[in-house]
Amino acid sequence: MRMTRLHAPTLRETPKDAEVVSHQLLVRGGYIRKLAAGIYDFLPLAQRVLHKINRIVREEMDRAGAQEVLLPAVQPAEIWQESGRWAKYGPELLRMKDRKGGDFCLGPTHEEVIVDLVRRDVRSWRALPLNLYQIQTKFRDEIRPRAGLMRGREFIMKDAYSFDTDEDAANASYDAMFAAYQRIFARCGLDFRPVEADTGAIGGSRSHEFQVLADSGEDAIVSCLECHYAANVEQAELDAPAGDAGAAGPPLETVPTPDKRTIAEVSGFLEVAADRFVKTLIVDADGTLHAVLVRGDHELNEIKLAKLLDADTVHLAEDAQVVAATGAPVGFAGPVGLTGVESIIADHAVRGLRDAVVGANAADAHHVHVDEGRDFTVDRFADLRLAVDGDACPRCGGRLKGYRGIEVGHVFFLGTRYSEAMRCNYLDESGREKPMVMGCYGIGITRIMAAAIEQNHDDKGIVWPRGIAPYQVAILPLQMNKADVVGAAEKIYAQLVDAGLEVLLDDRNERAGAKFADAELIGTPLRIAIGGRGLKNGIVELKVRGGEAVEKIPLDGLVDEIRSRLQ
RNA sequence: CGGGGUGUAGCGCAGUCUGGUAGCGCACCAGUUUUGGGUACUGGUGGUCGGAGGUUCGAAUCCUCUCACCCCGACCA
Repeated sequence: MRMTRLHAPTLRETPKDAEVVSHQLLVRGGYIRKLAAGIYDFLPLAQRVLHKINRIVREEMDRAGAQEVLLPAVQPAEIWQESGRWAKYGPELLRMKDRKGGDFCLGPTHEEVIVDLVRRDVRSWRALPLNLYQIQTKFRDEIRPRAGLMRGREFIMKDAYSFDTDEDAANASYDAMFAAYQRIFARCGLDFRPVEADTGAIGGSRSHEFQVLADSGEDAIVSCLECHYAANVEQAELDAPAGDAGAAGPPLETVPTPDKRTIAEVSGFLEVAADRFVKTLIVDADGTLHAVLVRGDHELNEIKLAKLLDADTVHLAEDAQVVAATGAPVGFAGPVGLTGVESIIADHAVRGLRDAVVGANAADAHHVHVDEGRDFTVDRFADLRLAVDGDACPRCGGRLKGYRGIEVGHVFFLGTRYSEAMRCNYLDESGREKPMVMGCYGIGITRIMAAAIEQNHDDKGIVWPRGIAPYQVAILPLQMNKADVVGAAEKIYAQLVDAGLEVLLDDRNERAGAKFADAELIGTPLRIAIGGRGLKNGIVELKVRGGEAVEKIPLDGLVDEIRSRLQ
C-alpha cells in the first residue's frame, strides 16, 4: 500500500479525550475515530489488525473442533424471557421495539440465541459434542464506557458455545477451549495469565479469565510466586489465619475523633496502624442490613459476601440507612453494642483481633483497646475480602503477588443452567431425555488490539507484535527529489509485494523526519530507510521497531533477508 | 446514578471575568523553497462559538433550560 493512497490520518497532537495510551495512539495513528461514547469507527489500519486477530482466532478455534456461525445481533425478547434474563439483565441490555410494538434487544451475548438454535435441530447424543462460535459485534450499554477500545459499548467479540452429553465431556470441551485460548493469545504476542475467576452474571461453576498484564488494566489479579495458582482478587480464596488470639488487651476506652471518618484519617489521628482497625461496613443485601467487619487494611469483596448471604444484590447501605442502624453519621460505625442490623459478619482476619480500633456508633468518637470476643461478638466468620499482594496462596501456602490485568478472554463452564431453562435436551443412548451440558467462551477482539498496544509501545508510538501488525514492513524513501532513491524504493516495494509481504511504501513528498515519525507512530515491525548515501554503496538501512540498532543491509538478497527477519 | 470537569475550524488551544459581530498553532489547498528526524516563506479553504429560549441597540461572552463528551466511584468482555 502506498501512503499517498492510505486513509490513515495521523495527528501530531493527542486528542484531549484520550486518557490511556492505546486510545491515544490508535487515534493519533489514524486507526480509529470516535462516533459516540464507547462507539468507534475502525479505519483501514485498524481493520487490518482486526483481520489478523480474527484469522488467528479462527485458525485456533477450527483446530480445536469448533465451527463458525453468524447469529443475529437483533434478538427477540421471548428467548430472553425464557432464560429469565430479560428481567435480570438491567439497563445494560439495549432494548427496542419494532414497528408492531414487539420487544427486541441488541445482543450483548448470545446464549439464548445459540440455545434456541441447538435445541431445535439437535436431538440425539450422536450429534454431541457440538461447539459453535462466531465473531460478531456486541452491544452493551455500559454505565460508563472508558479508555477507548478497552471498554466500549459496541465491540467485537468472539463467542463460542459448547454442548455436551455430560459433565466429563463438557469439561473436556472446556479444556480444549482453554488450550486454544493459550495458543491464540500467545500468537497475538501478548504477555498474559489465565486466572481463576468469578462466574458473574453469566452463571456456572468453573471459570477462567485470560488477563493481559498491564499497569493500566482495570482488573486486579494475584499470582502465586511458588506454584501455578493465579486468580482474580475477587475470586482468590483466602484461608482463615491460624487462630492464635493472644492475651487480652487493656480495657476498652472511648476517644474523641472529631471529623475523622476514614481509616486513613483516624489512623493518622490516633497514630495506630491501619491493620489494627476494624472497618465496619453496613451493607444492604436484598433489602436486609448486615454489618460486615474487615480489617482496616483490607477491602470487602462484595461477590464473596453475596455468595455467603445467597443474595442477588449486595451494596453499601445508603447514608440514611447507616444512620438508622448505628445511630451515628457515616464513618463512625462499629460492632460494639450494635443492634440495628440483622447480623454481624466478619472476615477471618478479624477473628481474635486484640487492642483494635473501631467506630463508637456515635459522632466524632471511636473505641480503642477493643478485643474481638470480649467487647463484641461476631455471628459468623467467613472469607470476605479481596486478596492483596503478600497474601498466602490457597494452594501451596506460598506468597501471592498482585498484578493489574486487562481481561481479553473468559471461559465459563455453564452446566445446564440455560439448557434446563430453555429445554435444550437430547436423547441419550437409552432413549432418556437429558439437558445438554454447556460451556461458553469469549474473546474481546477489539480489546486485544488495545491490550496489545498497552503492552507494546514507546514514546514514539505503537510497537506491534509481529502476528497482528497491520503491515509488516514500511519502506521510506528519504529524498523524494532523488530519482535513484525513489526508483530503488519502488523496486524494493514491488519485490517485497511480489514475495507476498504486507508492505507500506511512504511515497509522500515529505521530509525524512515526517516519515520516520509516522512509521514509528503506526508501528510496523520492520522499517527500511533508503537514502542516496547508502545507495551509492548498494545498501539500505533496516530498523526493527522497538529495537535500537540500525543495520546496513545490501540490496542484493534484501528480499530474502527481510523474509527471514519476519519469521 | 452520585462527584468533578469540558464544549469556539479535522486536532490542540486563546478570547468569556469586563457584551461591540471570532483568532492562534498544527492539519488541509496553491505556489516558491527544502530534502537523512515533523524545512522555511507567501497566499488561501474551512467555524449556526454544542443546542433552545431569554436579557440587550448589540451575545462566544450575561441569565434559564437542555444535550453531548471526558475523568473518579458503584457495574462488566
